[in-house]
Amino acid sequence: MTGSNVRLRLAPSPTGFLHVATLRLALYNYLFVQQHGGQFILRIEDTDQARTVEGAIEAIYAALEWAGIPLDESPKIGGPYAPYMQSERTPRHQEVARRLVTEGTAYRCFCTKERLTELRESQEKRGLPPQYDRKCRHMTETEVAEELQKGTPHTIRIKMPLEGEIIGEDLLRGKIVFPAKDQDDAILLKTDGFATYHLAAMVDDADMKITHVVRGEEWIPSYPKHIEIIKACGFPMPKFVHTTLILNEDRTKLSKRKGPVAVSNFIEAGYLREALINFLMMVGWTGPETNKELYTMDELLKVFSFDRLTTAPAVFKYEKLDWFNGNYIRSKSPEALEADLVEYLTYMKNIVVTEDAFTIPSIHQTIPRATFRKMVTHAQQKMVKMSEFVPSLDVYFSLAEYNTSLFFNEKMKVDAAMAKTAMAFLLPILEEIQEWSIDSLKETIMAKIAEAGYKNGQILWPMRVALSGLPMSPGAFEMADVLGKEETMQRLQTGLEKLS
RNA sequence: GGCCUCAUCGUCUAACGGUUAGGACGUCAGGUUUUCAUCCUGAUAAUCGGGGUUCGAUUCCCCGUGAGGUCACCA
Repeated sequence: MTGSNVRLRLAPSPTGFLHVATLRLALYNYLFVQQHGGQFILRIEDTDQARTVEGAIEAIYAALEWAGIPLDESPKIGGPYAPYMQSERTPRHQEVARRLVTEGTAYRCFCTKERLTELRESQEKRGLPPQYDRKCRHMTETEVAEELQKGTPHTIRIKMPLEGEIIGEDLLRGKIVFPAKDQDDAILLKTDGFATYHLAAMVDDADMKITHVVRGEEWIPSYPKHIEIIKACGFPMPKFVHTTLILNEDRTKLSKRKGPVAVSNFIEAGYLREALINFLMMVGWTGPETNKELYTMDELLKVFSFDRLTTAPAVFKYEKLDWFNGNYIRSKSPEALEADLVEYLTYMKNIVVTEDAFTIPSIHQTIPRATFRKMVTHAQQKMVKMSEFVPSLDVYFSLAEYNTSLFFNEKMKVDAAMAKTAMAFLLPILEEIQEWSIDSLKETIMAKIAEAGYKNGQILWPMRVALSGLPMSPGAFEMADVLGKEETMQRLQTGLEKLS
């Protein structure tokens, strides 16, 4: 599988963030490249200066790094086909565009933006598809020379075939046929001298020896342009894969306006990389084992293939993502989860790590490492997202103001008298406990409950309520363990007083 | 509107002509548990419509319909 010189690229434009759909594309690229011992390249498509955003490139690197997707060549690490910033490759694009004009497969267009806008509007008014009327395609050499002489700004357009069919070959979808009559003479080089995406991407792909172009389905309409550009340039034809779109719940293309789409949004929301990656992979792809849904990156590396990609657009469902996330949270070792939590809180700028403690600024608490670990373990059992961790800590630092009615629970067979009995029952037992650990707490109390002939709930429910003051909380033993003897006794005492 | 793509439970999907149309998420109902969550059990629900081809269509073909994408000197 090595030496096949498979080379794929991810070519985002620097719009400020990495879209999850782009991450999914990156995953496909990366997995395929790894399987074939090839190279994965990042090229930044920044030929539209108007759209370039400060810090956007850093955001792309950061997201890929977070996801654990390494690059072989990029603007940052360079490579044999540098530069990897598309705008820096402009001279080459211009050279190719001029060559095409000389060879007669492209032409100079002197039409003004105003004329084009007018043209489009009148076509739309008449219910016609907006298309350039190819006025300049028919200019004589002398007419062109005249305009050039005058210094009239111009673009360069590709000469698309006037009749016949343009046939594309998609690895996933097979043949795609486009009637030539529907095609427009796309602009290759803008008046500002920069190439459009169409020219730039094709030239760069060829120059960078890209073998497979994996891109979203939204590119299918411009596929025929790309085919003709590649042919005109005399470049080898790479293989194309047009993946499905990811949709909002309303079935429109996943967009920023309708919800979070940036990878960073998901990091902030407290999703684990394993979960996001696994989820993204299961939207539009299934493995060979059809009943398997949980995949590690290593497993994906073994079984991924383009031919199991789906062709129908897929809705992005948060419920499923959450399920993956909760699943991964629970399946981790406490050490691993703690590491993820620290990484997450660091990302959120909400943790200060010292040798023996963690400080969480948002709640003004410094927590010893051992205690922190316990809190992680308790939260692990119920957290869906890491963002729930810090709020879950409140119960350990303050006792909520609560009403004694919380104690009463029919199912637990706890009424006012029983609640009081439970407090009175627990206090002396706790007083005597020497080794304050979750295990000994549990062992001792459970033994005493059995000995006294109570139902577990009759004692433990009131205990849980007194320790948390909440209808829902971590377990009684878990809380007691973290709270320590003194605070535990105190809270039970408070409960007893409330009941009196 | 033109062109292109797509079409199985609410959602993600499996079934490369023959299955009681499978799994997962969600939802609902039970059970375990000191609450919640987890966990276990069960239930729920789908082949867009019409024609073909075939002994037999979710599967192949055609026509509808629907959804989406795209029609910039943006990518």
